[in-house]
Amino acid sequence: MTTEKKGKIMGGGNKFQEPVKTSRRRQVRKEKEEDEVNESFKSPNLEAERRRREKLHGRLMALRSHVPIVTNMTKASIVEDAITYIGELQKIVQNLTEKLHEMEETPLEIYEQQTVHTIKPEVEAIDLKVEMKKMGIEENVQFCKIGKRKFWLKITTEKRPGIFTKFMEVMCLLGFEIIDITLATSNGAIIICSSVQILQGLCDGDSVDPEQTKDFLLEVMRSNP
Amino acid sequence: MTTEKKGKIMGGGNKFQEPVKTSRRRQVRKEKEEDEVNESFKSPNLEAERRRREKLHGRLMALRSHVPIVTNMTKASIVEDAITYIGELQKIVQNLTEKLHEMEETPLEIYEQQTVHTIKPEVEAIDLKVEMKKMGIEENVQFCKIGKRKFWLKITTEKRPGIFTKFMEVMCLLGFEIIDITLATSNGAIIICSSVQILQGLCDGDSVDPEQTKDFLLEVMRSNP
DNA sequence: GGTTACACGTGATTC
DNA sequence: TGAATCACGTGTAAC
Repeated sequence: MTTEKKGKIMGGGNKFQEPVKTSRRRQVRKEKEEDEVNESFKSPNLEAERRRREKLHGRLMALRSHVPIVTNMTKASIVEDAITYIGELQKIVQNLTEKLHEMEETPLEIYEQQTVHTIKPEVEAIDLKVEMKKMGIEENVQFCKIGKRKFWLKITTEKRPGIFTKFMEVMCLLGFEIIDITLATSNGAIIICSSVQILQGLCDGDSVDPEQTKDFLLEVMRSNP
Repeated sequence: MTTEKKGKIMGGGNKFQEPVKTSRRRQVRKEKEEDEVNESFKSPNLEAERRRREKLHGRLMALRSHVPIVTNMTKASIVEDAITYIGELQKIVQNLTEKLHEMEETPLEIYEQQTVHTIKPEVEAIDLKVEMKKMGIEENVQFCKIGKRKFWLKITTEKRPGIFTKFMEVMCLLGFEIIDITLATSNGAIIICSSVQILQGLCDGDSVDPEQTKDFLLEVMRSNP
């Protein structure tokens, strides 16, 4: 007797009614309290519980729609896939951030040469500024790789007529395309900072030897026109 | 009678027993079938259902642990927060990818100066022009006098091979000496800002008609190389 | 027939 | 009180 009661009244799917929505899972929903047992005991939170279930179901479906790979349709699998996907996204974000960070602010290889040999490059840069102000001009060329095909260079030398034109000719000769450039003259000195890129179709960035290029630049800048 | 039966046998939380684990939510679990009603009908899937519930619960908790911001502890909220977090992560990834891509490889800018001919220059030039106009960049030349022998100029135009070299040639032809210059390229456009000075010995600044010079510059910049 | 997964209705509990 | 959430045990489909 009790079993019958239980089977009739308590939880458990009833007849399926709505058509299959997404997958092969059944869609169970009672029509209305029209089952044979009419002693319907109105639970106070029956409707609320239904809405809660629907809400959670909807959220899970939304979550599923936001995750590209779904191994299974089950609730646990949906959540599990979401977890792994979040992990992948976090990893991707981390990698991209690292890559971007190291690309835009830490040039890996810096080749620098100065006519007067000093020891520490950082100090050199500071000394250079001082030197410039004092009109004691030190020729200086820096050349470093900042991207696959991109390079960054800085040239400090004395200002001579046509030196910028010569610089442009050299860039043209080497097959470099000017991305951006800054030139300033002061007290008989000239400083050129520029990002350049190897022309497409010529070669890739690996075929450029930064040290050799730097030496060549220095030599050309030194030579009188 | 039926109500009593239902209340006793069917679903519903029992006495709470284990201590509160994570939050203020109650932890309900029956000790063993020691309730007054001993007519326990071993449902074949009772234990399985319990494991399933535990599994889903664990997954949800894991999901919650992977999401930094949690507005609420409820299941629906956990899933909802996960969805918004995934959206944010996807947006971040997209932004970072765009930034990285445009930083290390600019596919549109190709030739400059006297290039080796590889692909169709006309098509590329048109593309750049379109790109430039899409960004709302218009061809423009400004030229004004800022000193006795000094002038300031700004040129905005489409990026074409050799345009910077041509600019330098024109400056040389006009007898201008570069004081400082800034060049930047973006989206098929090129912008040049420069302070120039009339070469000493040539003439004074009054002999330069800014309007005429500007028109000449505009014309030269427009002409194909 | 055994296993898995789901929705269901309910009591308990917290706010 | 009342609304909201949860765990529970079960019936029932699908594999």
